[in-house]
Amino acid sequence: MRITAKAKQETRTRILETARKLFLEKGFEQTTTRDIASLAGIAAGTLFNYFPSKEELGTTLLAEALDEAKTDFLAKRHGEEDLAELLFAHAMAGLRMLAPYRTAVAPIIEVGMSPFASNGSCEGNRIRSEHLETVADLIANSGPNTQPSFVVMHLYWTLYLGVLAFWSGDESPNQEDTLAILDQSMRLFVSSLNEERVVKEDSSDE
Amino acid sequence: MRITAKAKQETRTRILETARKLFLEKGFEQTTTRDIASLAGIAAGTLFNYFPSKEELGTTLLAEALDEAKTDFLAKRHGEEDLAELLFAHAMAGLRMLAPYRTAVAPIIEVGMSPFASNGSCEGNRIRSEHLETVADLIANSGPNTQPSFVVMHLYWTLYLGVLAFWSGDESPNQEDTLAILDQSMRLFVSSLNEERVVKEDSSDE
DNA sequence: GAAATTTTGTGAGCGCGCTCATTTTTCTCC
DNA sequence: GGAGAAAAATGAGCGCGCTCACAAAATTTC
Repeated sequence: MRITAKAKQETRTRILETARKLFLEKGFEQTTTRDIASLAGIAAGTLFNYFPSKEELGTTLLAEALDEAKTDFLAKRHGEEDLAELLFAHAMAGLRMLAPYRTAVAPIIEVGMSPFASNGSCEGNRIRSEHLETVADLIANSGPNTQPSFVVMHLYWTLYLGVLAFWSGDESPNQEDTLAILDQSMRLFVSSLNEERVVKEDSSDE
Repeated sequence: MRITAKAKQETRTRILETARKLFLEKGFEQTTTRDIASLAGIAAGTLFNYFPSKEELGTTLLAEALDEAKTDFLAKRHGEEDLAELLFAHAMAGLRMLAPYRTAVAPIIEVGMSPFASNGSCEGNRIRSEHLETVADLIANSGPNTQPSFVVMHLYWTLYLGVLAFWSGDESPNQEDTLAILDQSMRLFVSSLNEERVVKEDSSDE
C-alpha cells in the first residue's frame, strides 16, 4: 500500500510538471491532454484518473503558486500600513508567483476563476475562497467592521479579476501599468468599504 | 442576385432565431451546432458559412439586444441627472433587453466579452466598444474632462462585467440585489473618475 | 501461494466545434 | 437556353476533451 501510494503521488506530480512545461512552452489551449499524457508516459485516459479535467490541471498549477504566495505574504510583517497598502501587497505577492505563467494564464483564469456561476473548477473555487478569506481577515484587522458584506466581497473579486485580466495582457515594461491599475483598484475598494461602514452606522439607528 | 441575397438573409435570420430558441430552451452549452443546423433545415457545415463560430452566434444575439437597448436609452431624455444615475440607467437599459437570456448568457459573456486578451469574438468586441463609447460620451457631457484615460475605461468594463456576472446568477426576487451592486459599482466608478480629475488638475501645474 | 477482491491503467470510441474538398445551385453572357 | 463562372450548400472527416468497458496489477483473505 505504501509503495503504491508513493507511486501514485509520483505520477501525479509527473503529470503536473509535464503540464506546466507544455503550458509554458505552447500555451494552455495549444497543449492537448494527449500531449501531456504521452510525455508523462501514461495512457491518454489515465490522466483523467488524476485530474477531472484539463481545466483543473491548469487551476491546480495556479493554486500551487498562489498557496506559496499566501505563505510568503503572511510570513512578512505587515504592521503599520493602511488597508489599501496591505491589499496591494497581498495581490502583488500573488502576481509575483504567477509571473512565469503570465502570458499563459488568461484562458485558465478566465473560465476557472470567473465570477460567473457556470464555472465548476473546484481548485478555482478554492483559490477564490482562500484569497477572499485573507482579504476578509485584513479588513477585519483594520477597523471596527468585522464582517464585510458579500456584496463588497463580490466587488473585490471583480476588481481583482480585472487586474489579473489587465496584467495577463500588459505590454508595458515590467508590467508597470498593472501596478497603477492595482493601486487604483485597491484604493477604490477601500473607499467603497468605508462608504459601507458609514451606511451601516446610519442605519444602525433605526 | 437580388433573390439570392434575400434568401441568404432569410437563412441567416432563420439560423439566429433557431439558435435563440434552442439557447433559451436548453442553454448555450447544451445546444450543439448540429442541433441548430438541422432544426434550421441546413447542413451542419452551412452554419459556418454564416457565422464563424458558435460563440459568435451567441454574441450576435446579445449584440442585437444591446443595440436595441442603446437606441432605447438614447431616445429617452436624460437631462438633469448626475453621471452615476445616467450610467445606472444606461446599464439598466441593457439588462432589461438581456433579461430573457439572463440564465443562459453566462458562458457567452464569459468568453465573448471578457477583458482577457484571448477573446476573439468580433461581435463581442463591437459590444464592448459601443458600450464604452456611450459611456465615454456620458462622461464627456458631464464635466470638463473630455477624454477619460484607458485605465479608467478598463476599470469601468471590469465593474460592468462584474455586474453582469452577478446578475446572471442572481437568485433574489426580480434580481433586486443586482440593482444594489450596479448602483454601488457606478457610484464607485464616478468617484474614481473624480479622483482622476483632481490628479490631472494637480499635475497640470507642472 | 492460490483465489478473491480492490485498485489502477488502458485505449477504443463518443460527441463536440469546426474544416474543406466536392457537389449543387445560381448568375452571367452570347 | 446552353456553356462557363461564381457563389453557396454539403457532409465526411479531423482533432479535441473526455468516458467507459475492460485488462492488468496490487492487496487482502484463507
